[in-house]
Amino acid sequence: MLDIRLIRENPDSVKARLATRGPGHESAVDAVLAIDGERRAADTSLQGLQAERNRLSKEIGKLRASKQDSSALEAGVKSFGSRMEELNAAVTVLDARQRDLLLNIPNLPSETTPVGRDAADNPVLREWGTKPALERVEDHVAIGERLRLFDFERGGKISGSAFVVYTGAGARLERALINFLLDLHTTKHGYTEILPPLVVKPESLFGTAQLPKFADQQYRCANDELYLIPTAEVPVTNLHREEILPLASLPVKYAAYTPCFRREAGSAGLGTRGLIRMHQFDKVELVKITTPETSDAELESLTADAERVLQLLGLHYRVIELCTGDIGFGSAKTYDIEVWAPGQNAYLEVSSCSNFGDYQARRMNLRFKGEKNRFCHTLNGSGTALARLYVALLESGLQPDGSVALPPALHKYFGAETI
RNA sequence: GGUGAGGUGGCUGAGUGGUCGAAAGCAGCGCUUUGCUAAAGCGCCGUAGUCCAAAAGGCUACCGAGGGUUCGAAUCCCUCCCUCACCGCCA
Repeated sequence: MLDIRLIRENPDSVKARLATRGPGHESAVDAVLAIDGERRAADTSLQGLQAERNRLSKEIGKLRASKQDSSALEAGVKSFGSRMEELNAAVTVLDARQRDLLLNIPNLPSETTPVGRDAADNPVLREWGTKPALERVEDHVAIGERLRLFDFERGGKISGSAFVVYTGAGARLERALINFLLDLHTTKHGYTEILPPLVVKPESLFGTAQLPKFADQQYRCANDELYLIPTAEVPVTNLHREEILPLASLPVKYAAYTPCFRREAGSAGLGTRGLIRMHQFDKVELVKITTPETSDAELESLTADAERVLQLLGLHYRVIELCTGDIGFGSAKTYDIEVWAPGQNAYLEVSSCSNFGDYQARRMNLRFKGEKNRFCHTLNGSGTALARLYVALLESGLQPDGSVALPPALHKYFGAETI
């Protein structure tokens, strides 16, 4: 959520920065400003009446204490009760409307985010490794079916399309990856492991900005008004919602493995084969809560922590920076890490590392105590998504005989060197 | 799910429908004094919104949340949420 004061005081620069995301935000800013003026005018008159009421009520108290007649005053106070009720109702409505408008305005892109229209304008920042020279190239679905690592047909039978069942060695590989990732981030990168609930209250989704704008992407348990998490970012960042953290406790660094649930509404048939886009997938998420002064540097190290995963697995990847037209709703700055998948002949996004600035912190009222209370900055990044990592591993490790060689870092976790 | 108890400022903990935004203690900050690994005295010490060009200052709201009664609610009433205890059910 943007700071209403910032909008009030610098409407033109706010509009200009939002415009780099694409058209349509200018009118939202104007609407907020209009409501804000109306709201404050109503609130000011209400407060004036309240002050008057309080003053008179105290006088009534005094009169009564000295056994004097106070009926005239009482009638006076009572007479502006209806006016107060009216104003109070107006303020409540305007307040809610203003909040609703603000919740639907995206974050300002960072000054350092490259300006661009869409994904085609995202600059490649760096590459690591090279595309492997393979004798045999095969799609991971073919590999997995041959080696009986997963079963899409039965996944569809029990849960529907875009659900998969991992079986035997395939299930073990998934488990090996989870353990490898959590061990790496907790023992080498200083993150505290979190195992959060997989369903959350709507407030949590408002906090990290999945709601209200992206309600149709969430799985919702209507009976209890709970939502399946689309990413561990939601429960983990909200861990400290409504809290004031001591300065000395920052930066907070959490790593969490969870399944993630996404309806992918609108992407009919999901447009991809295999494991690349699923309704349920595993992910290890990295979350940081920092001061405003350190968040830029923390984004760099967060990205480096995610890149380390691919380096240890010997997978070729590249890092791109999302331009203003492509960054997510709440993000100020985002790096995507894309791993090379030979069978797809394409790079697959396995991590998206973002600095949200104080945008989420304002929504969830997450502050820290320095000289005075200030909003924290929040960051998160995948470290990494498992399913696409899995794709890259199968396709990159494919041997001429059809088996898959695993990178050494996974041997002890998987319990074998090949599948 | 049932019954009971309870939710007050960073913490502990008082609180009578009316000078209560809230006693007291602890913690914290500042000053003074004595001095030595501290003590004592005094003062300050919640959050948010809003008014004023701004500062100073004023005002408003907040005692789990939302309603209600009243001229006036931390205090009375209703609903909900949460915590704790016991019971029931259960992986």
